[in-house]
Amino acid sequence: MVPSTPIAPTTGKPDQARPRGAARREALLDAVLLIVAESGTDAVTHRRVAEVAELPLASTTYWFKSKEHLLTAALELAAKRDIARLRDDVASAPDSADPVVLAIDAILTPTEPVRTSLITTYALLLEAARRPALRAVAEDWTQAYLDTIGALLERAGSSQPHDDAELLLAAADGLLITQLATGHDADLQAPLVRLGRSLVGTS
Amino acid sequence: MVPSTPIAPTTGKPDQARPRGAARREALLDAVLLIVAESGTDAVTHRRVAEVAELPLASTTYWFKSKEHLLTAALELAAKRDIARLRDDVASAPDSADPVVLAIDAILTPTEPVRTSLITTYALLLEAARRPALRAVAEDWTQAYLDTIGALLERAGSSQPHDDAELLLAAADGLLITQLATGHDADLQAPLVRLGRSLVGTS
DNA sequence: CCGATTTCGGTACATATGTACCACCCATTG
DNA sequence: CAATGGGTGGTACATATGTACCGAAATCGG
Repeated sequence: MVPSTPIAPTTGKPDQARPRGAARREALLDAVLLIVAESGTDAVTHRRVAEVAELPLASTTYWFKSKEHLLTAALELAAKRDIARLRDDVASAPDSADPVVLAIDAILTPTEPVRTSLITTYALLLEAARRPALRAVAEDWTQAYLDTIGALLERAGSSQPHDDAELLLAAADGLLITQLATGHDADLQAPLVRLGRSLVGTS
Repeated sequence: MVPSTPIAPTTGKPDQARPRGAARREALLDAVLLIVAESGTDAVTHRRVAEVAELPLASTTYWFKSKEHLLTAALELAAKRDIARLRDDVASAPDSADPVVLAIDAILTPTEPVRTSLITTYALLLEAARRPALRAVAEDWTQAYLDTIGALLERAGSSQPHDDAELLLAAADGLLITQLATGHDADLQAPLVRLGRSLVGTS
């Protein structure tokens, strides 16, 4: 479908919307992330990516030498963005904020806008379980979370902030995945805050 | 490869190893689970499944009307087996066992023998996030865990066993996924026991 | 302004894939 | 024993897919 948008004379999109150069690379990766979220990694084909990005098929092979490369680059981009988002969230919070609540909100933020981005995240992490090439990215990603959340918990009075952050983060991941898989949507903030306080207190 | 095992006269496998009838159905599903673990859901093709199961291609379409059906049936089987395994583990433990440790060991058991089965589990759960048809299975699966672990925590003195089980389970899932994704293998039992005691105590 | 290099985009092609088809085997039943 | 029907397995085929190729357009250094 969509036979490469023949000419699209006057009507239709500005056609100048088509990104060029390096921006095109990112547009393709955005398409990959969207597809992974909606239909899984197996639905990522050169043709589908091109179609979603509204770019010609050949652009996918020009910017990425293989499908493998396309997927790893997408994971890297997702990680980069989410880490930046996390740091921003924490940095821009008022100093008066409760560190535990702040930490949990920062973890839970991506839930709201795009449930899809969450699926993408976990799908790509799983991919890392199989492809060693992705391990490093997965590691950086989790490390960034551990550092950020650990610092907050330390501020909250935890005596073993690293271990506490690990558990809190894991619990959040687990709850999110279960929620995705079952389709429910209970409130996650309350139970996580309880856990956070329990951990920090019991130290 | 393995061109349907032409005749395999005397050497080679007994050829009678080939399951027939309904057993064949399960052999195919086993193959699906193995493939998902090793190469992801996208690697599940009729041909590959047949090859791994050492059965003819047509057997896959005879027992399952579509690839979709093949995947959902595999998830159901994995869930059924794991739930039975969980209950057995708990039921066969001595009464003197510490309920918290028992609960955590029961959750962590599948780690040891087949790291692959874990990948399969999470991969299929993610699949459920996209295919509503799988939601019910995912729900039963998590519910079985919640009930079992909840009962143990109640025995351990928890005043809100359901909530505690939810958090403990989530933390275990999160830690396992991170471990899979990064390739590390730290000890998970200790931190989870700490969390379990912290939750039960703080009630 | 010009040549070189990068980027673009249409197309071709070998292979993989889902699935249908159909002939055969074999146990059960009447 | 014949018929019947579920099970088995080889094969065909239309379509999807990864990727190579190559000429045209854009961009940039001089």
